Amino acid sequence: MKKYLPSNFESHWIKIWESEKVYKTTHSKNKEKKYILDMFPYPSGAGLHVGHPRGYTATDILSRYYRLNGYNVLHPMGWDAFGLPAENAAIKAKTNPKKIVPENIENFKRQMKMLGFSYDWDREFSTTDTTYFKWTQWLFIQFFKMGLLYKKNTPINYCSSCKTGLAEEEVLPDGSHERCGKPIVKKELPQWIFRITKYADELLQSLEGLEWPRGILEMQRNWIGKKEGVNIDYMIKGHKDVVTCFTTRPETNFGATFVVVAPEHEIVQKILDGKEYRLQIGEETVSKIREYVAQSQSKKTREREMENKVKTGVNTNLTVVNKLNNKEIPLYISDFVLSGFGTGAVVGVPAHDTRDYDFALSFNLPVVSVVVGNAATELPTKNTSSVYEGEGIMVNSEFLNGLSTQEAKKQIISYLVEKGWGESKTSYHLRDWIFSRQRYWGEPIPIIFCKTCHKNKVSYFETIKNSDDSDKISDFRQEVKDDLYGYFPLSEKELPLDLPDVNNYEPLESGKSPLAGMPTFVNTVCPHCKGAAERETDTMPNWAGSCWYFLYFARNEEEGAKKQADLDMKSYWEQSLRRDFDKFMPVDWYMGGAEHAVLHLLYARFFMHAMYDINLVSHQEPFFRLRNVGMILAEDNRKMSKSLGNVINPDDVVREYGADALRLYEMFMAPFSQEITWSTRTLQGTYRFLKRIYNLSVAYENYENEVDYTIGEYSMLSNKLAQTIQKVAGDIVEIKFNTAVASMMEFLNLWEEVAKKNKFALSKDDLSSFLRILSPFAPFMTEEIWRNVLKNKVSIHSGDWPIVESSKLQKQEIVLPIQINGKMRSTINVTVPSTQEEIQIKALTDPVVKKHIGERKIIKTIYVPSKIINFIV
RNA sequence: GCCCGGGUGGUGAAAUGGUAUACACGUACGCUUGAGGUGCGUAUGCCGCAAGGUGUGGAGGUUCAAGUCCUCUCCCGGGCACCA
Repeated sequence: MKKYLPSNFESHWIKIWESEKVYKTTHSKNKEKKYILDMFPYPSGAGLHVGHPRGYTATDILSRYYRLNGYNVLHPMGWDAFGLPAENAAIKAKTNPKKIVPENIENFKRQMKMLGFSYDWDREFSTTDTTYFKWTQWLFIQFFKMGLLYKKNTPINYCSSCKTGLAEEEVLPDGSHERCGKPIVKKELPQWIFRITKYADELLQSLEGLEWPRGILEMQRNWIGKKEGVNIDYMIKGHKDVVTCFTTRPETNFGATFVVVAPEHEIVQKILDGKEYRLQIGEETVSKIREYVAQSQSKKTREREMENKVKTGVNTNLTVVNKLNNKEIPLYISDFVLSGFGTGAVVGVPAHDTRDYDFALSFNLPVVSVVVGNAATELPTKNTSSVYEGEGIMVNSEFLNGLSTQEAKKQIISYLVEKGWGESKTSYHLRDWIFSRQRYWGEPIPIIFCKTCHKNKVSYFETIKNSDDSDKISDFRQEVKDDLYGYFPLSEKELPLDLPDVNNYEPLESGKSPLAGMPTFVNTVCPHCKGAAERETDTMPNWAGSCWYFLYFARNEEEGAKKQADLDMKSYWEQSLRRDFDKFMPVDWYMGGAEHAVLHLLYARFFMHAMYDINLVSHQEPFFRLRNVGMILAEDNRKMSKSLGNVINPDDVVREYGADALRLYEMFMAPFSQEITWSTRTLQGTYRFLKRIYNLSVAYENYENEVDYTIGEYSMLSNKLAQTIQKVAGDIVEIKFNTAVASMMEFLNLWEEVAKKNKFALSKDDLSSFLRILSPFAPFMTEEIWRNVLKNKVSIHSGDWPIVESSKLQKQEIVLPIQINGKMRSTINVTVPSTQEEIQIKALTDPVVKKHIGERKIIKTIYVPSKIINFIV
């Protein structure tokens, strides 16, 4: 008898599937589509580790399942290959990333094929391909044209180890860089900035329709951080200046006892520079303020935030007027107020805000309570040593007294607005997206800067004015116009703007990208005045390529190629690409790690929303359904890493146990989204499972139909299969692969038992059905039996999902549990359907039941059909 | 501090309010094998010789019936955090 040796046939089938084009994307008009996508990997030099295939196997199972069910399935794979790791590896190896990346990709691809993933490799591409990134650059230009980008000198998060600026999202809570773990400093550099905040509300709203894990949705909501409140104006006494404070609790305003501004607040400079101010407060105070501002600027952001409770600050000796009660309250400067949130100024209500309270304690400021707890028993207390931040009833607040906080809020807002002292305002935690990186290995930003045109205030937007532009876009342009005099995008014909070969990839000490050191790259001609001009030398962040790759997978190059040659980029997009996108977008199933909860998922959503607004795509949301794959830890319960030497390589596992066993194991171990610890032992269990099936199946080479499959245990086995088929189908689309595998194991256990009496206990048809439901999980072994034992000509993966006869799903006899007073006492075998009377009579003849009831009387009987019977005595 | 997850055998874990521990691993004993890091069989939550009792982090509650629903509480993991 043949033995189960996966190495005997796995590599053979990889070649056959490839030559037969079994996994080619179809788009028949009479079929529905499913777009099933993995978060494409960064092709590192280390190759795949055993954690990668967990997510890839899941999407592979889904893809195969939907193919068998007759869908047009798009299941592509590509490479997110720009970014620091490749660049750093190249620097180390003294070579160009352009050389390293293709080698890494080859290795990744080999491993993925080895694992039997059914990607349509015709659609593969890398973000570093010029054919792809010319479009990324083209999109940048479209966004530039719509006024969604601006360039500005900004204090940014800068990693001095990686020598590049970073986005807010790339900074970890401890103030380190999420990639390299080194500390981040603030540095002022000219940066391209994406106005993602313009989409904050939209990005928040449209989370509603997405089938994403709740936690991820919550994290996106928190990151966008929408807060509704009121901006209230405070006039500085004796001066014309106004300090505007943002508050979400305007109803507590009668309890305001001070106002604090951030050291970066514009009023601070005014006070320091203004003669009248200096005269009023005296030079001593001026130097105190100056000292405090300098001090807090030298602190790293994180230091400022970590200090927490101990509040520092400085009194300006100025007062502002609370117009509500005409009280004068002091104006302070403190770095506990963040310049980036709200207005950078806060009104202090120490009785109802812990931070304000702490500040009041430090500076001996009065505390005025204006809210008391909701319960009528809680009367206003003089004891203000504790802060009350909850809802309640208003006191000490003139016309608000006696109202609930909610009602008071409504009234005070309309009062403030009516008087012109304040306005409703929404604030967001989301910051604009810093899009410049001072590194080599990224898409060059396709912009030219002309000093002459800058001086002459030539705006590119004036040259492209069009009456068709929407109000939204006109507004966008107007808002960035002043920051962009002299900046022009490249023309389509100049795309792609490729990366030149350079000798040194190290970023320059000036904080500029290595490209800045290449005059041949930098110097160019101004598209407007034809004078000398310079190219932008910063590159895009590594997120750029992943912001729209999912669209590009949907293109059909064979059909589009001819058109592409004849059309300009815009027309090609409109007439060819967009139609292809519409066939498959949005993504139906998106799989990847939860670590991308905000970064990639937010950026990609933003790109789509923006593209939708300039009519480049038909959907706003790229990923309809998202599922997270749990991490695989090494056997020592730590993250797998090269430096710890605990990495399990899939090549080794496949050599010993085969790809099918690895796939099955990773699906079986635990619920899909859960973190698991690698266990070779458990993998041996799934290997045994496959081996047992193989051993039972090979006998069918000499199959003879000598069994009546409609009777006894043979029909029971067939019914069990029908139930298993249904269970597996349901589990796959619910991403419950572990129980899907378990149910197939259950079936095998029964099959083996019956097969002891007859090796053909399972009909040939049923065997083929079982192989077909197993085939998404174990594509190699099922194909081997399908073709070499059952002698089928066409691949099992091109077939159909088995149809279940509903008659086989209905059980005829079940084991019914009997409870007495709610406690399980016995079981009886009953045929279904049966009436309650029949069951009751049978149940009461059961000796165990008789014994437990004894002399007692039955008061009540609860019977749940086919579930349980419960006697209350 | 706030917001999400999650606590079930020796282990990974199952369970539309209806037999708690399916499936797998491990362990023990037995058989098979020249040999086993093979294959097969039996047992395996805990206490108990048994009858039986008890058991899903803890305490209450709803229900004929609770791992599942409600209230309070403890612990672990993740995210956010001087966000006004």
